[in-house]
Amino acid sequence: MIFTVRQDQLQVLLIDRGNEPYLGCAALPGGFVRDGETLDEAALRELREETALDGRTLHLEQLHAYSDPERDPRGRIITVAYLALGPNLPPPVAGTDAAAAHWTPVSSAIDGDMPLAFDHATILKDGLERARSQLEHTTVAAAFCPEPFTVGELRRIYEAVWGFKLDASNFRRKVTGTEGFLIPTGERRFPEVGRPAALYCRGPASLLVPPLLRSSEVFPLSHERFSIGT
Amino acid sequence: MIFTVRQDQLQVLLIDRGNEPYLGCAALPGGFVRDGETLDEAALRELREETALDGRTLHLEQLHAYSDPERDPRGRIITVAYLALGPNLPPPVAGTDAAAAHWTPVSSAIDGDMPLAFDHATILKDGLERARSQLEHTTVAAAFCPEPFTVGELRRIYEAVWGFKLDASNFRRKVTGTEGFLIPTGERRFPEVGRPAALYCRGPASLLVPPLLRSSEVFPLSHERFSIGT
DNA sequence: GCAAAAGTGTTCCAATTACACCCATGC
DNA sequence: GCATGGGTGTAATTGGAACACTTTTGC
Repeated sequence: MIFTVRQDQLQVLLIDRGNEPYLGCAALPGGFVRDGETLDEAALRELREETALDGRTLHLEQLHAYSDPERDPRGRIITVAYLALGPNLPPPVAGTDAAAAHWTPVSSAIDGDMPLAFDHATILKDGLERARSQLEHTTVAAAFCPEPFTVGELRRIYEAVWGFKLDASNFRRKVTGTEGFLIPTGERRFPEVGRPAALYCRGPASLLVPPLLRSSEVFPLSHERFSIGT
Repeated sequence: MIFTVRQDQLQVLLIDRGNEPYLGCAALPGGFVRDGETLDEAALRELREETALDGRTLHLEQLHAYSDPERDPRGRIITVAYLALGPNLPPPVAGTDAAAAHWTPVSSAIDGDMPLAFDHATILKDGLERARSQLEHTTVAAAFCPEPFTVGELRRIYEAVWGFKLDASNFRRKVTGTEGFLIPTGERRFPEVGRPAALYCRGPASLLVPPLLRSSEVFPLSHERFSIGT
């Protein structure tokens, strides 16, 4: 499950299935583990097949194993889902056994106008909740930003993933005050409009203590339709 | 991986392996998934084989999948580890293919005086960290307590799992002030010494908001030897 | 009375929140 | 000048940490 943020929206890479079952349906990209390969290595290999990205520039973590005997009509398939977070990418090339791959807003993929194959809707919801939770306790949000990036860009990542706006000044204090989160480059970026912003790179810290918690009071964005439930 | 708290110590159920490889070594109990069975169902079945407990009285959750091709010398075995938390139990009966099962303090199992089979030391460390983290954000600690229980008993669960003492008064305010954590029974328990304590049952709440965070300042207990690292 | 554990009250401090306000730039 | 987003200052509030203190029991 590969997440990115494009046009201030959280998006997920989906493929149009070229084989039965669920021919023509959208599905999360995936594949089979090979002999002599760990699950981490298999996930990384599949990731490279779908995107041009190598594993160093993005975040990859194991999510959950899905094991309902009926989840695949072809037979008994147990899937160990992985979650990858990466910066905005060019439109991807088609994978090995996929007719086409494309970025889709997570909101529309969950809303269910076009149902996902297998139990991938469940996996997607779990991945979304994991990503939202990770933003509270870790610094992975920076994995969504192509370096170098500004504090405002990082804040818009949080707003896209969480689905509500944050107070810009408090957010700035929090992330700049967290040791090892951001490393100033000394450079500045001159936007089309407004004051230029300082540029940063990802720092060595991976944990956010104290955490940056989602407030109970939410300010939904216009394009957000789904709720924050479990 | 079945955890319990006995004698104010976090303990884990280990079996002495009766077969090669690692014959005679201690190992986490486990088994193979059957056709037509989910991983959750398999974990519950294995749990019932090792203990007399049914799944309703304890907490069971998926932990992580372990997939190193070399982790089992017999061949390619991928293990999906589960974490179970339950109240103090009588000494367990031996499982199906285990010579003997016994409760062992997690501290001694990790210290490595007796090394665990396969990569079970890694799995145990991951499970310990998950349990410690769950106590911060959820109400699962109550799963360790036979009902009904007192606030002091619940606090000693936290102290055993986290490995340091908590302030009794602040702890009491926190747990009694969390809606749905504890349900007063109206009864009291008269200990051998000291003032009698009110008795509670587990409430419907499963999340602890705001969380009950482990302090950065720790007060190690005497029998604790291992650190809090990742 | 004394020890021990339960339970209450209070003060101090760290962190978040809400919001006012200033800054630097392009047009 | 003015709109726009970057960035600083500050008061109010929340919640945790520390610890003094009272209560209720068995001996």
